[in-house]
Amino acid sequence: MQLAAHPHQPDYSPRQNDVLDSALRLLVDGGEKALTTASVARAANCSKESLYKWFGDRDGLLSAMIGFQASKVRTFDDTAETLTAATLQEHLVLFARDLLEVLAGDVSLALNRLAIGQASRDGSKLGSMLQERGRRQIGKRAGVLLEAGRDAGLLVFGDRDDAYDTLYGLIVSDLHLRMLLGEDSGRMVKDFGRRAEKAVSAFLRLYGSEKSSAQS
Amino acid sequence: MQLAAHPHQPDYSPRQNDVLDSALRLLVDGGEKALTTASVARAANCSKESLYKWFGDRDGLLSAMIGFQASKVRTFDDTAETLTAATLQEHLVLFARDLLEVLAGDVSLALNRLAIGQASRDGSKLGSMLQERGRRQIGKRAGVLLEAGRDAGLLVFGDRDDAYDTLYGLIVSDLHLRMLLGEDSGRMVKDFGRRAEKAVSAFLRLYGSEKSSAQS
DNA sequence: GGCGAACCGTACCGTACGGTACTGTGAATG
DNA sequence: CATTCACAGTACCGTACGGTACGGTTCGCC
Repeated sequence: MQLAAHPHQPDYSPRQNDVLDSALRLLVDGGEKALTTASVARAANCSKESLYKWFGDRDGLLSAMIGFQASKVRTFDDTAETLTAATLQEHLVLFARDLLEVLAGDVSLALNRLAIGQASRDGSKLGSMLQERGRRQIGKRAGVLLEAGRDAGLLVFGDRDDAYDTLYGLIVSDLHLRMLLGEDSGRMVKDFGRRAEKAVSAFLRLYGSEKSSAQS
Repeated sequence: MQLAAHPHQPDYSPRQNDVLDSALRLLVDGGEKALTTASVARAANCSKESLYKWFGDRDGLLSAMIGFQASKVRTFDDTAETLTAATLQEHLVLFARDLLEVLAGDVSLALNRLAIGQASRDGSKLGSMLQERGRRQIGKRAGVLLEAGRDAGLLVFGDRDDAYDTLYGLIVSDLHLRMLLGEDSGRMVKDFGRRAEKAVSAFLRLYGSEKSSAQS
């Protein structure tokens, strides 16, 4: 397996990044239907010809949008300190809140809708791209946290991916899908804190060692 | 609350049901793009004029497709017997497997993709419809099961919806979304059994009373 | 100043779709 | 037999989109 700090990202110019920003804005508040080449060109004050020169065709533009957005989401590593039962729980709750807020973000929802809409006809190219650049990244952060918890004797699990899968399910359940289907996300954002705490509490009951049973 | 055996379903004629079947077939193996009025008319051997007479417009056809498909999925109630720890677990595993298989179904995936694709522009009309007729129905089955378990002293929970939310998350996690994004569902279907058992086991560890700790 | 590259704005082309109108036909009804 | 109804088949219309071509403008470079 290759390290691939920069797998082969095109790394667009500032001007092109502006265009991609405009396109994302357009997608967010208009859906895919509003994302026509003409409207992108108009919104970004560029010509359609330039769009086709830079991104090849419409699908290239969509791929570029996903790659661009993913490059903006930096998954900071918040490890590197000795974990106690309290700090582990704290970090997990923080992770859960961040995850929920990322999933509820306008751009994330719009891009997921876009990729799902295209899943039937592009061989899930956009879908796997979103999966790779989105969930894998944030999942790595969780994985590091989980293994640190295990190393500190606070968590007990065999397979790390299984544990993360459980954690993810407890945090998100079908909330992501409901938001993708159009349920008003603004109304549920204020419950994210409580939801995160409940999910982490349940997760610790499942995977916490007896050593970490000093929870509220 | 009203009984509402027939809330206000249009209840289409057999001929129209055939048309809806053809439309669903078309949607499943071609995506939304393939679902043009002309192709539906051709596949169903009917005229476009009849389509518009019966369903109003394209959106009406889509709504009818969702309603039609939902009417075919009957959520049988498998309660009505004295629950023991073993039978409760058995019923929960059965429920989990059924849930996973429903979510992985071709038609379910296609309709969810369709509704998600339209969520941005129709005010989530299709989305709430799918939610209401799909998840609410199967959730009711789970709710009955959960309350029966509580009545038998095998489960302990305060809010039934919270418990169901947890159960759902443990069973599904992000698997539904991954399938919607195009990940090959056929490959993971054979793991549904193991997945269902693990999810139910975790759920019972969280919500099972000490009386029900006779698990494998 | 001359020149070429990059690019905007716009006009243009082919196609495909949603929706409507029209004609023909077979079956039921009187 | 005449009338009516429901429908298939098809032609048609307006529009909108993806993609291309072209004239005009700015900017850097020799």
